[in-house]
Amino acid sequence: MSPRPAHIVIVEDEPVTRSALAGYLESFGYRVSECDTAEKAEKILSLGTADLLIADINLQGKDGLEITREQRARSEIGIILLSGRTDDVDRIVGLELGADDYVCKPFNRRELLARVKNLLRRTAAMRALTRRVMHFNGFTFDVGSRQVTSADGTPIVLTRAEYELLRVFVFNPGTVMDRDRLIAAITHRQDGTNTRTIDVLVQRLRAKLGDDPKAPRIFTTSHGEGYVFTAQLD
Amino acid sequence: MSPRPAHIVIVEDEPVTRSALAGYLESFGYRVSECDTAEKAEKILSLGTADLLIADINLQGKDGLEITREQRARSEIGIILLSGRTDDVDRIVGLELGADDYVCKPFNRRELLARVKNLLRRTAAMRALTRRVMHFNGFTFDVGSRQVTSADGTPIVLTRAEYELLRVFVFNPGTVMDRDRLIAAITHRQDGTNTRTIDVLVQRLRAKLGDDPKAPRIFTTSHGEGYVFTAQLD
DNA sequence: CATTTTTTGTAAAAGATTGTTAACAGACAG
DNA sequence: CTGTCTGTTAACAATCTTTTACAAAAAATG
Repeated sequence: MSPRPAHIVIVEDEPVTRSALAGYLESFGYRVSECDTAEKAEKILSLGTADLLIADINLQGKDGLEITREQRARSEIGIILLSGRTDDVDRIVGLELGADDYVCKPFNRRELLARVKNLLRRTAAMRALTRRVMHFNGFTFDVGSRQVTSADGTPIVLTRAEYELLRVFVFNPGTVMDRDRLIAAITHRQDGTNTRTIDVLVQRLRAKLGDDPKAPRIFTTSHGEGYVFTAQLD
Repeated sequence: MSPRPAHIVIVEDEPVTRSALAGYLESFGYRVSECDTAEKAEKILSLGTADLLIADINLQGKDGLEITREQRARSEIGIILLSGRTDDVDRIVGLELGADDYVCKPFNRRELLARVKNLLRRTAAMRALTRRVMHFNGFTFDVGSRQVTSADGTPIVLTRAEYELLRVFVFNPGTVMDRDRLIAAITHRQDGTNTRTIDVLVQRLRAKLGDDPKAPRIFTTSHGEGYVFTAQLD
């Protein structure tokens, strides 16, 4: 009855706090990704597999509030902010941006665990029900039901790997994605998968969506770097 | 924003705090019921129309923690606890009982409003998932009486295992579930049951609900991972 | 500019997973 | 006790993922 273990992303630049928290959550069966900067966190979040984000509000460069604003604009991921200050203003801004919770350091890790559990219960239901439909170049892509329809209404059947690949592309338009990153998004294996697998899958997606590699409109290859999703999203 | 204004129940025995909070929330369009005892609150909650409960943790007679325990056992209503003390223990107990949030007095009402808004967003999805009768792709599934009816009213007879499987799928839409988890949900024995049993049962469900595995709309196979329920739930 | 080197596109095969049918053993009702 | 129904397993066909191989294209080199 219970789904697979939830995936939690932690962004915190203080190594001690971060790894302690990560270890604690992992001991309860959660899958945890540790990051020390917003950029690294966004790379993982862009794969769309994360369920919950725990972010320190004070980070070098892009801070927790900015991450919150950006994530909330495009996903229903649960967000818990961590802060060293018990500042009312910071807290209110964070919550009004859509963070689900705001915990002050030093926090009791058992309390944080309880909040994590409760929030995951809520977001699981939400993610399942919110319908996300993307449109590009006449195609309709229903991310939840995994269905693609062409401009004239013809359904296009995608395999699992093709679907996962398209999903990552659609959520990261205009961004060059190297093969390692794409591999990470589609394979369920641990050991190294040949990066040429991506080329084959891109080719199959191109065939199914009618994209010509010599004049690409949807999947553009970035020679020596990877691929970019260059369709026009509506 | 929402079709009907959300209904918020406040239990707080201090009249000044209570009416101030009620008035504030009402000014933002929420429907608010004020109570000064747990018993009165439960009377309103038993009607099943409330979306959110804000309860003081210190009440004469039955306190906020007891209300939380009882409500969480039978509903998915959002719960925010109020407390005069910044006591770690109280807070952890409350959260572990399933309260979604814990706010210390004196609280900033703007902060509380932000928490109310965020929580209501989350619970809306959850309520839809805990219904006894689910509708998807024209089918009606009465979970309690384990009956399925197709779009034209034709009853569809499910065996025990088929019913259990459909139940797990319907309560975890959009989540890939591997065969071990599905096996665990339908069989009650511990020893290794062949995971291919799931394949056969899924195939039989597909046959009964008219789902084509080559262009799935209800049960989508996730190659190498398991199956996903991808029907559109209403 | 021609040649070499690297990278990508494509096809086909190999390996792994799933769809489907059939058969069997136990549960259950009559 | 008998016959039916159900959950399970087994076997084989179909499909999907990944690897491999080679042609084509792009970049680098001199």
